[in-house]
Amino acid sequence: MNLENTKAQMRKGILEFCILALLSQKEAYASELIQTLKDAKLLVVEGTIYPLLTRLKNDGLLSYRWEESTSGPPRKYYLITQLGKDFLSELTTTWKQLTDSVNKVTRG
Amino acid sequence: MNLENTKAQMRKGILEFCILALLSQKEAYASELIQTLKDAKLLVVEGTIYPLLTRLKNDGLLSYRWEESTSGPPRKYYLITQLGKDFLSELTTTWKQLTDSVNKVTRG
DNA sequence: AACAGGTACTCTGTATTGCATGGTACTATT
DNA sequence: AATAGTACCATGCAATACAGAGTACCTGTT
Repeated sequence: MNLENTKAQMRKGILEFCILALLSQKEAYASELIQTLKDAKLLVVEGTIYPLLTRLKNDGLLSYRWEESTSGPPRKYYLITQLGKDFLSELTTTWKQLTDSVNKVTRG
Repeated sequence: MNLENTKAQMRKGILEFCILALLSQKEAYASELIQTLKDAKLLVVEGTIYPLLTRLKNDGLLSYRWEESTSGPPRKYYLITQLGKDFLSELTTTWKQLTDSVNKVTRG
């Protein structure tokens, strides 16, 4: 039993929610999202976020456009779609219910 | 992209926490835990909880004792160990940090 | 123009876990 | 003895976070 492992498991399914929420506020590219999540103490690495973004895009929740950068290779800016906004709305409800339930159970 | 699937993913890693928390309040057997979690709207089924309890026991976080029942087969009552209490304490901190971080990110 | 360093994106394989499903065993009731 | 209810257990699958290795582009220095 490993605390780090359990932490990782707790994060499962939450990243989708966080990324949709961030992109609903403003468009961003992957490295930018990683930095934002790190600042919020939600550890994420490249190998996690790139497949996730691709998955969300393939499911129609996100779209993207290329943009040139003055300090490196071009960036893939991701935008949330209407479908993504609808899904985010449901996830928000789900998250609230989940935290309520957990807090109820764990506070005895 | 499936909401039910995402919900299931969000639940990952949280069950450990809930079960340790419940057992820190009082000992219980599997079916009893399932009912408690269902009442709190945290869906759990047998196929999920039995392997989890076994895992927690094998890791030394739980122990158990058999007790006869007047209305069916004997029950395996699980108890939290000192190691389990220590782990629960860390999980509590982890859960707080996680919800704080998610709420910060998703409320923009 | 060749090279180094930084930035950005991609792919593969692994470990873990929630869950569906089916099965075993014990008790009480009919 | 047959059925229904309760409790426990085992197997296999699907999904995902992550490590690690790799590709490609740009800028600045030599």
